[in-house]
Amino acid sequence: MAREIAKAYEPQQIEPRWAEFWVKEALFRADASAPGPVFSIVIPPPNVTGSLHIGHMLDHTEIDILTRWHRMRGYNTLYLPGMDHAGISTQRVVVRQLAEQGIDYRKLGREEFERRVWKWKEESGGMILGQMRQIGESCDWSREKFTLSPELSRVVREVFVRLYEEGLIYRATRLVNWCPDCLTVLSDLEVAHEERQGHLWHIKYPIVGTKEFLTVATTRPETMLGDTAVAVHPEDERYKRVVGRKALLPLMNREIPIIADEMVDREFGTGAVKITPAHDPNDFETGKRHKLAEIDVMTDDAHMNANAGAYAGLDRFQARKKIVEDLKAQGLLEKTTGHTSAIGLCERSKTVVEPRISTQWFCKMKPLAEPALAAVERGEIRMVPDNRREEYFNWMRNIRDWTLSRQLWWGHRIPAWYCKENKHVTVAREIPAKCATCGSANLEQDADVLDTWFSSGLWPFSTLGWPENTVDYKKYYPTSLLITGYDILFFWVARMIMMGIHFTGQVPFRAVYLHALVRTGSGEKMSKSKGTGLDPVALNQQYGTDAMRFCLASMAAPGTDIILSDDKLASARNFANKIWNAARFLFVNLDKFEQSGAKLEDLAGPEVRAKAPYAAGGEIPLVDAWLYARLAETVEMMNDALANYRFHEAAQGVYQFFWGDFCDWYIEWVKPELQSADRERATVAWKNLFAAFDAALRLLHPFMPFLTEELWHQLPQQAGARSIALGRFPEAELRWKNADALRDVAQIQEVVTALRAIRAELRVEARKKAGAEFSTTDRGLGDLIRTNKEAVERFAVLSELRMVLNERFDAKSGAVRSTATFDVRVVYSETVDAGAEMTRLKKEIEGLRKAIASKERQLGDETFRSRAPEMIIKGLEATLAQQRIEQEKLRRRLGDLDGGSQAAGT
RNA sequence: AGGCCCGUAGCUCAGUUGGUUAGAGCGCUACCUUGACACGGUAGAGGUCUGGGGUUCGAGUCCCCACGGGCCUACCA
Repeated sequence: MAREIAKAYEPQQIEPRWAEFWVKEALFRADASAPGPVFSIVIPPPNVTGSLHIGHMLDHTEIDILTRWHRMRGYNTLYLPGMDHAGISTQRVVVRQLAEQGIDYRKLGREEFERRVWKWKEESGGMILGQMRQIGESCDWSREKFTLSPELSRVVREVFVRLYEEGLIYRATRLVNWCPDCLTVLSDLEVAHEERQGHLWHIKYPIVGTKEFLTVATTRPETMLGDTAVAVHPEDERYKRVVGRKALLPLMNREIPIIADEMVDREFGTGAVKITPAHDPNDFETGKRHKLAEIDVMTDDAHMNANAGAYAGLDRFQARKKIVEDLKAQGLLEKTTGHTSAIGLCERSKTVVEPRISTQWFCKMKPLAEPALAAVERGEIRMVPDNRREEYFNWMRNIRDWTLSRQLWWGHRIPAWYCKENKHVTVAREIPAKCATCGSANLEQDADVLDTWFSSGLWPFSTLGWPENTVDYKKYYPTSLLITGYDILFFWVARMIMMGIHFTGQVPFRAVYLHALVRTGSGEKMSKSKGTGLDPVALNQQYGTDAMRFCLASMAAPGTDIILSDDKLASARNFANKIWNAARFLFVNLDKFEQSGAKLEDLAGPEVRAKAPYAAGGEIPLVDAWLYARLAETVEMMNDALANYRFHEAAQGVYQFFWGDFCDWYIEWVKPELQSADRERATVAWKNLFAAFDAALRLLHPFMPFLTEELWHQLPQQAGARSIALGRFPEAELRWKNADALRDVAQIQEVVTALRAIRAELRVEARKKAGAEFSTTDRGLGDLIRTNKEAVERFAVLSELRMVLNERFDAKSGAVRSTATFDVRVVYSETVDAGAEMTRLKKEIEGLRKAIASKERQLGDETFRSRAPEMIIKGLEATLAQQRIEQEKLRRRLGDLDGGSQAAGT
């Protein structure tokens, strides 16, 4: 039966089938009762509003590689998927949608609005989970979680109440970050700072009872309407005499005190500062110290309010413009200078955040931070790359209280009830029937919801069933690892650690791997709004998901950002195609071999593969011994690399093994054997080839799940075996290790390469078989080349390789290459280009001269000899001896050529 | 303002505890459409590791300074 195999790999034909298969068969469902060491990992929950972007692609590729690798090594493996409810983003999306239909969400009322959001969630939310299935992530979909589900909402309430009872959650009136677009308060982390070019307006405030002015400098003139003081430094000689007087606030005609406070920087601006306690964090503190009034001059959507006098109703920026004009008209604007400052923007809406006085719920962080700091310090959580530890420590040490409440409808409603009779607050797990103090049933629940990140912080244990001591919790918590981008170290990682330790008494994960960001070709952070983002779904379609995964993995060196390009993706796609074609080679040739009665089952059955490599004539052929030795090396290297999150090394290692060793040398070497008339030799070659190929597929599987699954199914497998993903990652078998074979084949490769180089130099046509000679003083090498003469002849396209032991080649015909241990010559009618050859020789001799000189200098140095380790000295000496021989040979050769050309010239 | 990271071949990046002629992919040059693969094969050119100083027998690797680039934290109006 002849097999039909496409000439090039077409991932589009293959991927959807396996993606569906993995989900339908529930292949990655974890079994908490199964044996084996545990590997558990929870997804960093993506937004319900989100779709797969390139950052997820990297994150999920790394997670899935490690998950598949552990699973294949016999771990009881759980990869738990899910999403967070993304309070602000989701509400924004649905509000906008309703607005498009002409519906004001506020008019719908809270309950109806929530119903609409759930409907939206069911219909169009969670696109990313579908995409994760498409790209074949090996999640346990039966354990999928959502932060706003009833199950996880209970956990959130439990945690809130406990923290409240412990005195860690409190309600207070503070100056907070307010987003006038999202109409909610934000935590410090949700404010992004951006340097912007602005102005510094110098405004003259008349001093009451004098004809003088006190000039203040401000970047936000609109806030002056809420000024309740002007401050100067107590030791500022310029202003000492005005302290205690009053200034007349322009435009408002309000008398405000001139006070002295040490917070004033005498060097900045005029040294006099307007104080607006209701609109500036610094001024808020100053206001408290001096018991100043707090006048809020804005509405929640950043328009000026009734306190703003004539400016009421204007947008804050229009008001700024108008105020500056009016001041100018009244001659109170002294001057305007350019000023750059970092302004706070809302992460979601990009609106300028307005500091505002507001009553909110807060969480005390210091008591939570201390154990979280200590756990990382003590190494209970390994952080990779470890230079991120400093950032973590720094943030933890300077941590500030967390603003928990949000003025939204979509989220976990704060479990606090206010008594309408006596204002008493009841915080409870369940809806309280009456006020605890006065017994009134007239209660009203707090209207606000909790920050989404509050529930995300509980994710590693809330998803496993805490506070119940469930089977999953017992088995899979603490999780093994968290993989996420370093940009959300504080959002997630830090909070998960704090909450995890506080509530479970254990760290939530034993290690954190913080990966890089994917950047554009020009090195910028990708951004959807700038249109600089790459769409991984489209790229997966174009190049194949396996290629994308391999590409990302091969660039994912810890701590380094990734700049993705078409070139790199194409290179990974080429690799996938190479693997496909190696398989194609196997099966096309197998068709021929099967015609002589061989059966695939006998050559490649699972029990046949298990015993490879096989011997022919009592001995394992050199090239097979070599390949399995390389396989063992590669397995060890990959295991070590993956254990240390060195994805790029593992990827490059398997690339080198498959392409360089397996395709370029091994397949080429055994080609004739596969169709050999010698039945035993052919059978052994096939068995060794298939077993090696199968092992290579398993090595590749964590990186390229689709392609390897497809090809694995074309090999005979054990009855009931459903997927390569449930097979074993190869072990570095002791019997595969073979230092002699590694050395021998390396030597043969060196001889072959030397011969090929000569052919290229002489411009021998590719298929023209040339004669060649080989000479060595090394007996072992001579034997080795003689034994493998046929292979060398084939690799170097020779009619014959003559062994001319201990003979020195002259320059008469052909070209020569020499190493310290051997010389080769290709005999060819065309003569060498003596000029070019001499240039090459001179260059090489010069290189050697430098190398030799530096070694001689070092070895001649007594201090070096007495201090350097023995191994280094021995190594240098050995190399030096080799290089001297080599240099001598090259010099002689140069002399021959030189003499020859002179002779020809005369 | 404080902290962190980076500067190695034309490009993008590796380079484990300082130790023998600094590696890879892409690109480039030459040759090759050979029965797995041109998404391929073979051979090759190309860096002295941003600059300066220091420690050391020995520095791409450790220390200091400068220059260049990036990031994070921070209430300078």
